[in-house]
Amino acid sequence: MRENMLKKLVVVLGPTASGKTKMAVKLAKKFNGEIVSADSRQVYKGMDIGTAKPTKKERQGIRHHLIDIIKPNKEFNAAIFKKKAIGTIKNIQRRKRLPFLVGGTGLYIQTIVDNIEFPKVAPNKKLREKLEQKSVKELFRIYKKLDPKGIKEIEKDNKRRLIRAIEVSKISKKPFSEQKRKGKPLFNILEIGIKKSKEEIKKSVEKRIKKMFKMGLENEVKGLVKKYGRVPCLQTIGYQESSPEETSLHTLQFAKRQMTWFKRSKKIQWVKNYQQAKKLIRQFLL
RNA sequence: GCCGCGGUAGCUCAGUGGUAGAGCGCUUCUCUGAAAAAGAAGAAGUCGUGAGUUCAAUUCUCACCCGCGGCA
Repeated sequence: MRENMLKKLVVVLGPTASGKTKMAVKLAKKFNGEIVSADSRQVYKGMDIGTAKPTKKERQGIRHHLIDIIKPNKEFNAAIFKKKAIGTIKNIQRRKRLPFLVGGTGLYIQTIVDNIEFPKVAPNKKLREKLEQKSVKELFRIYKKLDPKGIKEIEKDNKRRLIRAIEVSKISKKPFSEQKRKGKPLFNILEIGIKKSKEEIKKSVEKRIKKMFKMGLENEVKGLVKKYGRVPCLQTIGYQESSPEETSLHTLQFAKRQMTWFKRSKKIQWVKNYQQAKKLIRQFLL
């Protein structure tokens, strides 16, 4: 199928606190759209304040998908996201509406935009725990045996990646490096990035964090820890710091990391405001 | 005014008679089932100021300046 025969999808991305929600809702209203969240933390129920989950008021009647879909003690990841997001997007298209994939989780967006085909090996808790005991050097040696070619492209100091690479190679009995694939395009996609200066981001982050603390972020954290314990998804900015200053710093660092990720994609069209985004979508829909 | 302690990277501080390190921050980067995660590389200091001892001083000595604490 040629790309222009594919159904259309608009992606709205940007660093944290860049105004994605606001812009996306406005665009969705304008273009008869619905929003599919691409946010690795807003999927969790109860993580509301710290993830800046859009409130009912902020959603302005626009349907939001993939928010509040699981409990914090449940596992979630990029592969699960991909499956759910594709289903949701197709469903929206079937209903003749325009899907907007909106979020700041670069990998999640990439699963759709680049159609990343993850090796079909689910995380294996037992194996991971076993490998976790070993040093990176040992892990590297083990991986080298399983996938001699793969060692060129893996970070030899990154335990988590080594463990995953070993897991895939071992369970599938095929080298991990040969299983990293991209499929054919799933949709006809317009990628819009919200461009903000460092100063603007800093300002809005600080404002947002202050607001979060005022809204009772600390109680939200306490409640979640009490209910679920120290589950992995609470390894999140806002849920482990002890002061607004620390949270702001970590959020700013996060925003920078997000931009590093986004910079890699040449397809993103950077936009300063709603008007520019609207124009791009108009052309895209012709 | 006196006594003591301190002045080394943006911050907190190690350290050494042969011109310096750490943690955090900062910059850049990686990313295929934890990604708000996990990891890598790099920049950065006339070691408070001036003088003395020494082949050599950030390190020892003296004076001065600044900060902190105590005594007057």
